Amino acid sequence: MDIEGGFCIKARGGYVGGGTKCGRWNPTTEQVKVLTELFRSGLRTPSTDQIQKISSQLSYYGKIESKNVFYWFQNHKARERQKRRRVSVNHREQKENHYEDQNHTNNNNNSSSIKTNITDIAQLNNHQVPDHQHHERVIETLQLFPLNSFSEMEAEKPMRFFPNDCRGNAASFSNYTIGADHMVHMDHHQYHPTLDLRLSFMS
Amino acid sequence: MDIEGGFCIKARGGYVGGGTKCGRWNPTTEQVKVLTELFRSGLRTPSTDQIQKISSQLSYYGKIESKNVFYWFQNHKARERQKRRRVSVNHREQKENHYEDQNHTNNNNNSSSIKTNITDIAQLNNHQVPDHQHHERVIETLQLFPLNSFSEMEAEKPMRFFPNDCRGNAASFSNYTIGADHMVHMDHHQYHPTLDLRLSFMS
DNA sequence: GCAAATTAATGATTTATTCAAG
DNA sequence: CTTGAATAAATCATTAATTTGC
Repeated sequence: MDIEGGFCIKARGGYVGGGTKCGRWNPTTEQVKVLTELFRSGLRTPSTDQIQKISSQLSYYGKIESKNVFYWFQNHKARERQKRRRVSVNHREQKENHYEDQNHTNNNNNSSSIKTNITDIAQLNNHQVPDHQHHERVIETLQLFPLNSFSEMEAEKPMRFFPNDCRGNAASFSNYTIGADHMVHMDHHQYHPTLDLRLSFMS
Repeated sequence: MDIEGGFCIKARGGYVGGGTKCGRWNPTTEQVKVLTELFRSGLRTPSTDQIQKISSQLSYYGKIESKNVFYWFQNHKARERQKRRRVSVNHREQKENHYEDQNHTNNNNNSSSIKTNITDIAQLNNHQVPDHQHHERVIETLQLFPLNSFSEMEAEKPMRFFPNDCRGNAASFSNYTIGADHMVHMDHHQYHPTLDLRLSFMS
């Protein structure tokens, strides 16, 4: 008996009950892994489009929705920042003006620093094109699944947690390049994606 | 069928244009009026359903989208609070649990059933800790039009948005007559510029 | 070994701050 | 200067880890 009607058997991600009980999303280890990898490769605030693609891809590993991806990045970004800030404080009591809080100032001089400050969420609907709102924001092209991110990643499967999740694993990420296509240079006028996620949660 | 992308005649901002160019929403005075009235009546955080209705109604006066309504309430709520906070601090250092506003004049005769268990957070610009865990969150039907509009204190319970669970009653909008200006009913069947409320990438 | 009780993580919401169009 | 929009910070709440008493 795998699925208890009333419980959510989870093994650090994976199956959530029998379908009726839907608590909150519980990512599978693979999902977390991929997300983390994306994060590490520089992705911070994925665009709507990116989110959808990621979500779509990750659904292979288990139940997931776009909003989960969105939230994951929000939280992860925030918590990484916070963690670092805390460490910083502990170590040397930076009491002076925290020079690091403003995000776009220095951030990481990471190699693949992605600045995509794209306003995430949705995008304007229908007909009327939002025109060239052209925000100043630097928007860099981002490859969602950089080749080097997954290549080997797929190889190692922790397996620590039993594969309760449906579809097991396997699945090579190798050929799913989410944004690898052209990632659409949004550099020019980007359409002001709009609408906040928060609105769409329901329904 | 003349959809009429939006006659955005604005008293305040002026004429926005014939429907193609739309930077940001520029509410008509009527729209603002209605929104303000709703706010004064106690509405703070309209549900999705409410938002849609409001949007739909207001579309009579001009181009508007659901998200505009959402944002309007977000901003208005925040700014009213902030405004008051500032005044409060400047004037008399209200240290009390001021659940009633000094700003507003006629709102004090609270007698209605709205239970505002919210301990008007804020007041300290500093991030105070809510302290109590207050899991209370009385789930009570949101009253759209409380008889006694308590001023600013945010009678809204942080109502959560359960995916499926509608908090039921979506109050009637039908009877909100603002001043002499009767609200045209939705019957008008405006084109309603979509509600992309439901979004884009949220499944 | 096992659950209830407790704690740690982290998913999901709300609030505050910032940005920039008009 | 006003304010719609977007983002970050803070908070809430649920689930998993972990501990504890049997």
